[in-house]
Amino acid sequence: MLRSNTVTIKDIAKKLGISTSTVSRALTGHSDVNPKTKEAVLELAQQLDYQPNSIALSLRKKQTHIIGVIIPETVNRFFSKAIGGIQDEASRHGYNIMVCQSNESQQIEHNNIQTLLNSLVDGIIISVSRETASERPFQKIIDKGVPLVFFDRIVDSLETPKVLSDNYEAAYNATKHLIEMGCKRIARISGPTNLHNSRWRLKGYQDALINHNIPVDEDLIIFSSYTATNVKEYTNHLLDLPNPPDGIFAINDQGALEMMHTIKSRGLKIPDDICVIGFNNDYFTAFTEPSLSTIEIPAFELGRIAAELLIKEVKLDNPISEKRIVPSKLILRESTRRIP
Amino acid sequence: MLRSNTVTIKDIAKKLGISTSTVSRALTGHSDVNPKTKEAVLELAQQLDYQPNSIALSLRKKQTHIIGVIIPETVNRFFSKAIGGIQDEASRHGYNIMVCQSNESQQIEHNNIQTLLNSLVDGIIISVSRETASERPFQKIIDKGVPLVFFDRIVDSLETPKVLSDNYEAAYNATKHLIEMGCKRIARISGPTNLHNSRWRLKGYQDALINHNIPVDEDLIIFSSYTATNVKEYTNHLLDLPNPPDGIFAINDQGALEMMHTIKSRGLKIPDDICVIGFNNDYFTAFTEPSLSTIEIPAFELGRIAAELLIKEVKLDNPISEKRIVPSKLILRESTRRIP
DNA sequence: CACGTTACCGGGAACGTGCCCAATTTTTCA
DNA sequence: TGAAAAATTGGGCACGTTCCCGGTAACGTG
Repeated sequence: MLRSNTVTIKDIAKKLGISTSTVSRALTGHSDVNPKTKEAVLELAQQLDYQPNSIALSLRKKQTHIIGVIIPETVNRFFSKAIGGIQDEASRHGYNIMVCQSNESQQIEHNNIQTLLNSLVDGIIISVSRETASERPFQKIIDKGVPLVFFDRIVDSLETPKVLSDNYEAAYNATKHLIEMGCKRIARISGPTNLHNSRWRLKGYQDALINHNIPVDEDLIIFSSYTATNVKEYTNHLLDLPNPPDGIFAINDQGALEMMHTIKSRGLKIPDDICVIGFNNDYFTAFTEPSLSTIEIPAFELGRIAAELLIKEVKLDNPISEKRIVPSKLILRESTRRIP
Repeated sequence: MLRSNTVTIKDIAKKLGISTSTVSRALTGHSDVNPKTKEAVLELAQQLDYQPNSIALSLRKKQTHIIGVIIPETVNRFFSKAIGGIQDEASRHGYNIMVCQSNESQQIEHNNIQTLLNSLVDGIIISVSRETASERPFQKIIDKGVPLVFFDRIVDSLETPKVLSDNYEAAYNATKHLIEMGCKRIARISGPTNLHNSRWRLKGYQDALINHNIPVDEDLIIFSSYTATNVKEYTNHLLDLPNPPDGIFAINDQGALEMMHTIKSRGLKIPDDICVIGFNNDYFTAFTEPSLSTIEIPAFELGRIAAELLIKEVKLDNPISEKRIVPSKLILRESTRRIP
């Protein structure tokens, strides 16, 4: 690193024939300085394009103004939108973000935590991997006194701020909508149940059925992952059941898209023979045939709020424990539009 | 920041009754230490869970092991994939990444650069905003001796490493494919021409036409943005021409999807009446009706190579100027499949 | 004139680490 | 056995900044 002309307060002090203390005071304005010398310092600083050395500042002040972010994957549209929200809010408060991805691995996630702690980030925002079972690594963060905020994929047992969408309500309403459209046998493609999200969505689905006097049929519940490659397989499995579903609540829009493809290829009509609803409101859902009903999760907003809470905790320098639930939105389109 | 039990080399030195110099030496192994004391240090370090303070280290060594990344938007799938590649390669070499988004604004991009320089990142990887016209901010980075690598959206006039996909060839081949499918009037939706990419793609399209003795008709070239909301509008405009196109080379898959939707709603058949080809190979392209031919850009790989080149330059501590072109891939599906 | 008050400023330690230089101890070798 | 060589260690400065503390000059004020 050559970094030639990096000008420090020493240079300014020398040129002006004053001490570094005075320069520091003039620049920070934390204490009284002769207005004339102050002006001289500021002018020279501007002239030399002085930029405070953030490393030295971090060492002195013991804060880096960096927020660590750990997410499963950047390619996942939900998370990339969330990063956008985090970044937006962070930069608004003068914070930078350091992004790590766990690739859905608990081991890598653990490494990421260590890395971020070593980088002395001021706080960590995380959405856990789908493998994550132990809460020990997170406890370590808390023990070190580093603020921690979970979003979307949370560890519920820990006392930290959490930002969530209304998974239960979203799933309940989606299922209820299918019921209102006349569906009697509604299949659910569920995510892995070690994820808080998946459990509550499943519960929302089940409760909606129960409250409408429809029996919960375990045969209609498929456990999958968010990036499954066997969509066609389990779709065919469902359709081959002696008593096949007439409504499907998919794991996400990608899954729904591929399911629709398989359904149509078997000559079934959507929504007449079978209704389909997705999850995420991906861009393409408005243009599929038929267009796909789905649930919009405000990922950007989730990220934004996570950053907001984290920065609040950092500045407060005191642990807070606040759970924020961000409402989702049912987007109704042709794939569930029929006259019951 | 309470950071209670942060143990430093001083603590180790005190407990062992030796100097910090010796502890430092024992830990880094840069110089000879009595094997016995070395072992004692290492053991105590492990026992106390000593973690070197990276801030102090950065101040001392003048390198942060942080790579700054500036992209237009994280929500753009192309860029989020690229971030994945950058992060992957960086972490493999012990580097962290600091992500900023310009939101396609030149002003914000400039601020991002200033922020990253102030954070004393070891290098910067950037894909410029669509507004970017001036190369001054980038020159500033170079002048400071900070390694800089462009990817995908580059500034060609600057002497830095650059990572690109084969935009010209990709566009040429896509257009050629449409010609081979019998298209005589091929429309092109082009991106803003201040972007290097857009210019070369446009040129690839034009050259393919010329080389096949098809006149370039300016009426068939639409200038748009990558996130346009007026897709329906310009699609209708094209179809309403006295001599409408029989083939379309869309700006990207999202644009192609919406164009297909509009085309079909007018009762035209794809690919019989009009062929459509997209750009990006987004997930949904395999499941549209008809499935969409497109071009796959290895975004992850682009990011990975950008990080590789940057780290190479950082370690070399000497500017390099290497242009890497990553081949794209033509994905042929139903939207262009017809018997000429 | 002596003293207190105010305004301003400089010295120097500190943050945690690495590394140069010199000092000390141990080993080697004639 | 003594000196030279090698091995090991400590002291202290530096990185760039902030901030506490003490100092000094100017300025009243009685």
